[in-house]
Amino acid sequence: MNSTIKDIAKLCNVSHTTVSRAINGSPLIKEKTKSRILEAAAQMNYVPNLNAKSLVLQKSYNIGLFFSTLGQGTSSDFFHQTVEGVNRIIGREYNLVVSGIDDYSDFYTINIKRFDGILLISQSDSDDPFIKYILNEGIPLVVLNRETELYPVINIVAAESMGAYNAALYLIKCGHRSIAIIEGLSGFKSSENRKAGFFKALNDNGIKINNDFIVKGRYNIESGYEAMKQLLLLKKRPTAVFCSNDEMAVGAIKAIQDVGLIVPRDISIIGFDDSMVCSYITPELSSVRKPTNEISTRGARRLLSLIRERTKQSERIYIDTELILRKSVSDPPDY
Amino acid sequence: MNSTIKDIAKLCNVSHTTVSRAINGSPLIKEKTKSRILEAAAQMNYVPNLNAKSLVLQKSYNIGLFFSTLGQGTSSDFFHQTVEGVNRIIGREYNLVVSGIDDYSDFYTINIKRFDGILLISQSDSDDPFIKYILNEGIPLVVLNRETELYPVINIVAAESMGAYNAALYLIKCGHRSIAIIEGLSGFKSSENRKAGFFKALNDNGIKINNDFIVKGRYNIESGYEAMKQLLLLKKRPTAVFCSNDEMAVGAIKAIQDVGLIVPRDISIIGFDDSMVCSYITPELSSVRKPTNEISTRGARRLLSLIRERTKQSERIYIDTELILRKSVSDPPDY
DNA sequence: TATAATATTGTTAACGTTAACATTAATCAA
DNA sequence: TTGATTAATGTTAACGTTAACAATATTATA
Repeated sequence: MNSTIKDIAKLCNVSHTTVSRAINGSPLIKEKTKSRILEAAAQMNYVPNLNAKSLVLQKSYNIGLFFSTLGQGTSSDFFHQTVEGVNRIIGREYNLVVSGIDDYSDFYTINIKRFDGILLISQSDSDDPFIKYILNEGIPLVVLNRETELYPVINIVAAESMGAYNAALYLIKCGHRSIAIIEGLSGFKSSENRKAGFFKALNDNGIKINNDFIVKGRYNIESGYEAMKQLLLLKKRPTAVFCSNDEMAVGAIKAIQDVGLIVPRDISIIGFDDSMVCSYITPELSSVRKPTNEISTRGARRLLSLIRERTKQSERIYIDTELILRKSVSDPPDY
Repeated sequence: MNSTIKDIAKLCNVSHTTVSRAINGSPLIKEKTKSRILEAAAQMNYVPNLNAKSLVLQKSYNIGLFFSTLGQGTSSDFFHQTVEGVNRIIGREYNLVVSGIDDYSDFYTINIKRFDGILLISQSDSDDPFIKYILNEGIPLVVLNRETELYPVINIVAAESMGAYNAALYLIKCGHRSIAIIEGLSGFKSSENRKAGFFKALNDNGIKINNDFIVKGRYNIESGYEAMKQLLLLKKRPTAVFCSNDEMAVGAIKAIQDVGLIVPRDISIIGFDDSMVCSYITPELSSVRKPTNEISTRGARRLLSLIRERTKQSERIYIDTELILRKSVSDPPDY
């Protein structure tokens, strides 16, 4: 039903190869024939059959956007921003195929014939087997969001440690000296990085860290709530709490309000990610903006260039975070 | 580099057609040869070349998940839930290609060879040209989220009007008689439907609607804030406000708190969508749960069956909403 | 003008699969 | 046994494109 280059060839009295040349802008064709053919093609509403091109060119016109998981664990804001950003960059030349690694029990259907390139939004070390597989298949790969030492991968991540450092520094500058941390999910690189930055800031300023002030969380609201409850039970409470992500900050705020205290009057809270909720909740939550958008767009651009050039080298790019001040931090009560 | 059916054929001393039959479970093959071939295939890590299959079978193994837009206007929660739900249903047989209609200046690259089926999450009437195009191309199509009269489309939507009805009814049952509405973006079907349900409930209960109590919003926080400000200026204020979505409800709550009043003590608020924020903000927001997950999974299932069966008929399915009660509604102050 | 060089076009095969049809092997009925 | 069925396998073409190579026009050079 749809026209092919052979139909056009017949109509124009040329060979189908000549038509192919005209359509692909080959220099091996007379300008006049070319325009004649192009005109006919337009007339016939010719659209190239990508499946045929795929077969002969070994190209799928698909770019895979893989997340560790599409379900629990991936925040909606993050997911949305990432897909939107990547989609914006890759445009119409490629299909954007979205998928979760945890959907796969084995990877054997993933190969260079099915994906021209893959963008992995990695949340945890358990993605490493996937990364190794992709590398082994020779599929151009860019890993975002989590540092990986595997070779050779292009790796774009947020300067999370620095972000946490700045958040802690800010609390210190506000006069806080009793500062607690609610950690992220253990095993996650982001948890480690954020914790490290936080500690460095305290160290650099000669602030001793009370062991009671280090509480583990799991990156979700409930764990933030529980962790804060624990902190509230202490004889000597912190005057400020660094929460390793916004969700836990939300839980922490609820816990504080539940015992009749007020944020930030009694306790200051600072979060991480600068997710949508920050401006929604009361008080509006100060947070470290994670440059999700920059990471995804730069990642997409880098993947595109990688597909074009196919170099084999590792590369790591850090993108700065930014401290967004709202209303959840104030001078400490006894300052 | 990768093995093909011809390689396997050579190894097994059979024709490549026989190999194809073995792999596709054809009955036209001796059980013994079949297992012999399958074994060899496994040994050689054979993976069928989808591009070749696509070409001969006229099948792309792609399912398109189109949104009106991936950018401003599509809420993150909604987007995430939808992609997750659809992905869960379609599994690994198809690639899930995510895209925004507004990415396309023309549709001519969209054809049956590139998409085996399309799921459209429609937000507005301006998607109709797209729907018509897809229908005309003969691509199996399921339209979710918005009612469309175009023929023949499978159409799965939330019973939004009913949801709004129940929300309003609940306010009435709580004793409210001065009830206002902040409308959604004009031109959107959802705005109309929610408004209609709201009005019906008031009518059915003999409650007159003050004209001042009908305020237009634009489905975002700011518009909710402004609309509420307007209501607060009235001499006789409403005791409850139905907000056509949660975001506007959030804005409304802020506006109320800004003038020193308390939700729900002074004014009750109810939202629509039951988005994530509902449990995050203070007070926790009562809302009408929109069955996003059911819609997306049913839609995906229906599309799968449509691809298999290819019937040509319109069909509309309504999925019930559910009133989720939290803490933003109470008896009216003067009740 | 003849000839070499170059520009343009055509022929054929290939990508990896399925499917229509042809052939051969195995089984059955008389 | 033998011819007729049926079961199993093989041959060939096709899907729509690009690419290597061959062939033919055209132009430049002597």
